[in-house]
Amino acid sequence: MATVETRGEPLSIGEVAERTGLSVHALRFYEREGLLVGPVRRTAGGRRRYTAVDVDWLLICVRLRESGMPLADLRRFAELVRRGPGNEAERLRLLDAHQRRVEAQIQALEECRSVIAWKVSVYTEHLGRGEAGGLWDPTA
Amino acid sequence: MATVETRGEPLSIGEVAERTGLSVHALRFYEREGLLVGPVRRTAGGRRRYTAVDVDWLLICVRLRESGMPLADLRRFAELVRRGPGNEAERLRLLDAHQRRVEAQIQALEECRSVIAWKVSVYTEHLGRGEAGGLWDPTA
DNA sequence: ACTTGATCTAGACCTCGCTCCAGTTCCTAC
DNA sequence: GTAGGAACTGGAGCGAGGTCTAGATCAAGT
Repeated sequence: MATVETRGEPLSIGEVAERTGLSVHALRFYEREGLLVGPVRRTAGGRRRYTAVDVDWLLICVRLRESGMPLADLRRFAELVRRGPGNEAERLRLLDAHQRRVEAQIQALEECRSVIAWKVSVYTEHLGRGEAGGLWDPTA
Repeated sequence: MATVETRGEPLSIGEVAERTGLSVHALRFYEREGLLVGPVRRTAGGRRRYTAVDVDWLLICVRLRESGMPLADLRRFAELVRRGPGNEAERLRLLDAHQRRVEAQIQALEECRSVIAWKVSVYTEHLGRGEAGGLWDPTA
C-alpha cells in the first residue's frame, strides 16, 4: 500500500499527526485505547517513533473512523490483527458489516441531498420570481 | 409536500414520534431548543397536538440532522422561518452551504468505501486461497 | 371507581470522541 | 549552559445530542 512516503525513517508523533490528519492528542489517545496494532517504539528518551507500518494502519483507522466506525469496533479489529493469523474470517466479517453500513449511509445521504436540493430549488425559484411573497411558508 | 397522511387531525407526540422516527424525548427536546417553527398547540389538558405542518417541518429537520446539520444551524434556520418572509436569501444560503457539505460528505464516504472494499477484497482473496498464510499482516 | 398507559415538567445524567492542562523531560541550536 | 520547542504522563474537561428519572396528570376502557 505504502500510502505515505516515509523512506524507512521512523517518524515523530508530530510528523505522524501531519500525515494522518489526527492530532497529537488523538494519536496518544488512540494508543491508550488500544487502537494500534503493535506497541509504538520509543527512543531512549521515551519519545514515540512511528514506522511506515504504523502510519499505514493509522491511515486505515482514519478511513474507518471517517466512515463512522465506532472506536470500540476499531479496537476489536486491532485486537484481531494483534492476535495474528487465524482470525481472518472474523476480520472480514467486521469489515464487511462496516462496508454495508457505509453503503447504507451513502444512500441515506443521497436521499437527504435530494430533499435538500428540492428545498433549495424552491427558494431559488421563489427568489428568482423577485420576492413574489406567498411561498407556502411554515415548512418552506 | 404532504409527506405524511394526517387527514387534518392533529397528532399526539407519540404518533409524531412514530412518523418521524424521533423519540418522544427528542421531540420535547427539539421544542425546548427552539427547533420548531411555531409553538405546538396543546389540548385543554396540556398535551401537545401536532399539525401536518409541524410534522412536515420535523421531517425536514430529520433529513437535515441525518445529513449532519448541527442543531445550532437548524435552530438558526427555524428562527429565520419563524421571522417570516423577507429573509429567504439567507435561508437559501444556509441550505445551499449545507448541500455542499453533504456532497463533500458523500464523496468522502465513497473514498472510504473504496478503501474498505479494497481491504475486504484482500481478505476475501486470502481466505479463498484456503488460509495460505503470509498475508502481509500488520496493516491487513 | 379503578387500572393502564400515554404525557407532562424540570433537570440530572450519559456516551462518544476527543481536547486540554499541569508539571516534567528531552533535544536541538545558539 | 541555556533557551525554546516538542513530547511525555495522567487525568480532568468539554460539546453535541440526546436519554432518562421522578413524580404528577390526563384520558380511555371495563
